[in-house]
Amino acid sequence: MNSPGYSKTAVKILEASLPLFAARGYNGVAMRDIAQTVGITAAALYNHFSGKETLYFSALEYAFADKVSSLHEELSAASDPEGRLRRLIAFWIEIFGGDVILRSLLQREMSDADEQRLRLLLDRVFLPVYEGSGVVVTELAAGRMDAHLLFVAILGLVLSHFQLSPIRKLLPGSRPEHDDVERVAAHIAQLLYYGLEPVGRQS
Amino acid sequence: MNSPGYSKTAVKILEASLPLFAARGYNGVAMRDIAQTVGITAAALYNHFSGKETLYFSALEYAFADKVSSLHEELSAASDPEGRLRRLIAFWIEIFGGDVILRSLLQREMSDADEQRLRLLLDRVFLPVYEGSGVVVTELAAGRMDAHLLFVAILGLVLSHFQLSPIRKLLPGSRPEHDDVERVAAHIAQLLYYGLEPVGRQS
DNA sequence: GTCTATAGCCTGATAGAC
DNA sequence: GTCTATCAGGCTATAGAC
Repeated sequence: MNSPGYSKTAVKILEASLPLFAARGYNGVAMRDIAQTVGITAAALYNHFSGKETLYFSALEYAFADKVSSLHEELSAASDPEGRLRRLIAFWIEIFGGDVILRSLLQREMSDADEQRLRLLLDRVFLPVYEGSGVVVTELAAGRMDAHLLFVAILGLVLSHFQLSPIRKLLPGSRPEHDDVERVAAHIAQLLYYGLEPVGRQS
Repeated sequence: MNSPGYSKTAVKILEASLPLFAARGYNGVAMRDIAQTVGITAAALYNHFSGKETLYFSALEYAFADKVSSLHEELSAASDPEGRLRRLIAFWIEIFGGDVILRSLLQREMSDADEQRLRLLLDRVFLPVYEGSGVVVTELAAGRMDAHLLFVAILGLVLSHFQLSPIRKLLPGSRPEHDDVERVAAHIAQLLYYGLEPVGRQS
């Protein structure tokens, strides 16, 4: 299922380029930079990829391959709605919470992606997860809320927590445990499930 | 209070550069591009800004100036917690929902900002809003939740809705009214305030 | 304060030896 | 499949005339 015909060197190139693209963006990375990281010259890159754009697209494809296979077991392992919500949150955190590279790539693509690259992300990640979690989200929306918006809100809560972390860490009240993925998951789950309504839950 | 000593041409340069930086990023914009948009040559830019980095920083400073002045009236105009939550959401949407440029700049800065530029955003936007909404958020958190995390979650829900819109529009269930800021505000408010718990609200 | 001209560098990409 | 050498073009920034 994985990227089929890459030689060993090609894989090394892809894996070397990903942290660079994630950190500095497409325009911020030179072919020479990638070559140097691999330990070859820039000219040699063209034996494996026809140009910079192709290399970048292949790297994206490689990075986002096979990220969603575990979703089904993940979601069916819980028996109640709250448990399934927690599983869905845990799933997003597993994909985007820990992996800085994947998250940065996504963030940059949300600004820069053309139609082809958006379609790649859609097919590799978001559509499978959307379909895999459709029942759960619909159940949670329970007719009183737009399921599509809810799906995006759950994803957004997870993503934004990590993407805003440079600012978050400078705000008053920032604490080390705010980087702990388990606690973040619990916080998001509680917020989404119980909401802020004070009725019956006043301290 | 606004950027003090800019000449008319300097302001024209800043305003011309902002849409370009927002759309293509720092590395994606050439001094020639900015100059052309203004209607002068690239060399003339250096009479107003000492270099590209200075111009970019000044443009950021200019874009994010005086964005938070209306917060206090905004929040004190509501008398109940839910109303104040709605006001806070409306405030974020007012800043980041409508203004594509401001939102893109912030999104790019979250990936690329150095310490100085982060500090700029912090001082100009996030710290004032944090302090201005501190009481409201603390009241909403009501002891059962981390107020700092809640503040970030509210901001994140608004931001991510718009930032994910390229993907969102390609997902099933996308509808035109999902771009309507009023409806988005209502959705986020309902989600945050009432949560997803089915008790007593089953259809 | 703007222009033309250009320096100096970095860029993606190619040619051809090995 | 990798190297060296190189090209053509784009970049920021400067010099100097007006």
